[in-house]
Amino acid sequence: MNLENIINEKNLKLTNARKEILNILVESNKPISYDDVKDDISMDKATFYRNIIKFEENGLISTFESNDKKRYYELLENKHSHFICTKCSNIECIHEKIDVNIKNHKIETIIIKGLCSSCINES
Amino acid sequence: MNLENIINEKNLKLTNARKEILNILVESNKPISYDDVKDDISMDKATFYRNIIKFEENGLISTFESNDKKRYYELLENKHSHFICTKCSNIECIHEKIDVNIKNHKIETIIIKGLCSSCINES
DNA sequence: ATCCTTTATGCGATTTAGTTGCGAAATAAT
DNA sequence: ATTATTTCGCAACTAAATCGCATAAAGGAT
Repeated sequence: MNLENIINEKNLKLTNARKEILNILVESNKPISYDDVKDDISMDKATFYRNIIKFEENGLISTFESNDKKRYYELLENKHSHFICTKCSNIECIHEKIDVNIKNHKIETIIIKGLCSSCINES
Repeated sequence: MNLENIINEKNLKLTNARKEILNILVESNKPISYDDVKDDISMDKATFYRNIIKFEENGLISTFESNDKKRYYELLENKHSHFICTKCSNIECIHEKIDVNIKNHKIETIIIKGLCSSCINES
């Protein structure tokens, strides 16, 4: 399943901007924010955000807000949870399955906040 | 354990602004944002936010970011998790205990995102 | 290949939650 | 009451994200 197929399936046009963003998302093993990639992309920020919205609408990516006030994006393939450190704002992917028992709710993502191992040791 | 004792224990001065905010937090059975309460409080927003920061520093409240770009605040007594609907942005408190097995991390709060029961039925 | 309709892009202006600087006011200890 | 310290209100500011609009590019039709 390459990027062109993904894009075509969603009836989106394959533009350079979209190739760039998707390549970054594929390469990254972590959620990324606009700030993380702004120096590596050639498009305007409006284009970046508009494409992110398109990707989200089409179920290509998942997004969440961190406590550094930024939104983070990642490909939706192999879903997992995230740990956000409330002190250093670092984000870790949690691949362990977390059981939650809430009826009549569709769970999309789980975010755990707290202190990461580095920040525990410092305090 | 009334508000005055809480405040005094933390070496904070008991001002009208702080009484107002704490009263709202005690009365509310849900996390609140500044936007939720701005019409019910008499203080300036800078005062509200500064006091929220003080409360957080002193461990009186916990805070998290929702997907409506706002921060939400609630008293830290009886800790629990939250469900945020990614469609209607409604927040529910989850009192069920959620087991997560991550070593060397201090878990402060768990946020589950997805579709609430109303939004599932509409789609 | 060229035309044409649709969709995407770049730029600048705008929005909005939250923050900051500073002088004035309130708090509580002396 | 006087004083040192903390807090408050106001206005200006910050920064992530969004919007309007004219131009450009994509990709199907001819």
